[in-house]
Amino acid sequence: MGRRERKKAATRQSLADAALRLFTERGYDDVGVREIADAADVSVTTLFKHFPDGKEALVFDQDVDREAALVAAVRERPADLTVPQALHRMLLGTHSRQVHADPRFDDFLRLIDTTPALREYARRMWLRHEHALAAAIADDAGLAADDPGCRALAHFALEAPVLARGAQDPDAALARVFDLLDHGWPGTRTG
Amino acid sequence: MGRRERKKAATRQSLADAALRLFTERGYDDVGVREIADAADVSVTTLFKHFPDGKEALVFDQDVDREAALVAAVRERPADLTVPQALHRMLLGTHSRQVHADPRFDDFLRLIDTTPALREYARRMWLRHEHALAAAIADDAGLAADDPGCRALAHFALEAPVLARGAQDPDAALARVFDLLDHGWPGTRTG
DNA sequence: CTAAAAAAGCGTAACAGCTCAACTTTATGA
DNA sequence: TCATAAAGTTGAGCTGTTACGCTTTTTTAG
Repeated sequence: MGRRERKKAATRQSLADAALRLFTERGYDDVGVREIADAADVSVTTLFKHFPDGKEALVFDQDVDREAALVAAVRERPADLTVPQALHRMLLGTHSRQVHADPRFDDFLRLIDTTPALREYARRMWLRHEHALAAAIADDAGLAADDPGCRALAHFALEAPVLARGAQDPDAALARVFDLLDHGWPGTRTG
Repeated sequence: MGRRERKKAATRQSLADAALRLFTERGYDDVGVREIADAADVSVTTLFKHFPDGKEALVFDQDVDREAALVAAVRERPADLTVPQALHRMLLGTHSRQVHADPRFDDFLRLIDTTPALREYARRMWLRHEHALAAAIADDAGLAADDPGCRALAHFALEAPVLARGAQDPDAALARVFDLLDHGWPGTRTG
């Protein structure tokens, strides 16, 4: 990696750092894009060249590929698990691991949970994996890649953590959601 | 209804009309808010007093209460239908009815389908009913109003039409989604 | 009937996020 | 070494949105 790309990465990093610092200090909505650019000693135009998706993208610097993990959870699941069960296990796992990963990570999560715009953005980023996950599920079930049932399952599985977060007992809620996907709604016909 | 409210409704209507006309003529992103206000012979400030939720709200003037219909579909469903089946039927029904309702309605739908910002907004409006629907489901099943399973079912049922739209055969897709919610994912344990 | 409260509307000015065009610097690589 | 491409800068400008202070109209009460 040449000096050029190193410098570029450095600027990008300093932008993301400044943004995260200022946001956690004073709140997302009370920090303007101009100020972030100033703090990173960079022009606003440059900021938007590094983060073309806008202000929200500044917070989500590290785009780890959870997509691979999702697909793997379906493809290489143990023989005694259904697809929903495998996804359930995998989502439980990554969640707990992340909590204890980084010192600044708690601030990061709290910031996202607090700010509606960031919640929405995070949700959108997360749901981008729907296509890949649906394809993996379809392949597993021997159906067409754009089969509506597979797309629905993928979508619902990805929304499960979003729904579970915010419940009193998130783990139990997540289990309930995946139980629904696994066995269907247990209601009787007469209410 | 006094003269005051009549005039208010009139300006609101002329704003919505102008917006829909201009949007369908030249596209959502190519029509500014100032221009809409001009076309309705009204100041920009007034426009935002009528539509505080912003530009997108101009398109969704008629906020018919589908919420009541959703709740009723659960509460007063025939004895031989499960909750997902009842919701499925109700969503099929309203969909087909709406298509043939109004002459300008096709433009309206096409505009929404074409414009990402409007799709997002419509989705958000639609998902506002999640709470009420979840409460109805919980009541029906004898569970707590904030039960995660009920919330999940409500959420998934509301997202079903969003998912089905865009498939080759929307009706078939909708049926598939509700079948998933009714009976669970039919996959085997060994992929 | 008239005074006053309430509400609709107006115009200006401003701020936010974001983009564009033209220009300068700096590293790359042929 | 020198042309080129990429990073960065500057500065103006557009769009949605809001605040402020003001006028006009409608309603309501005394």
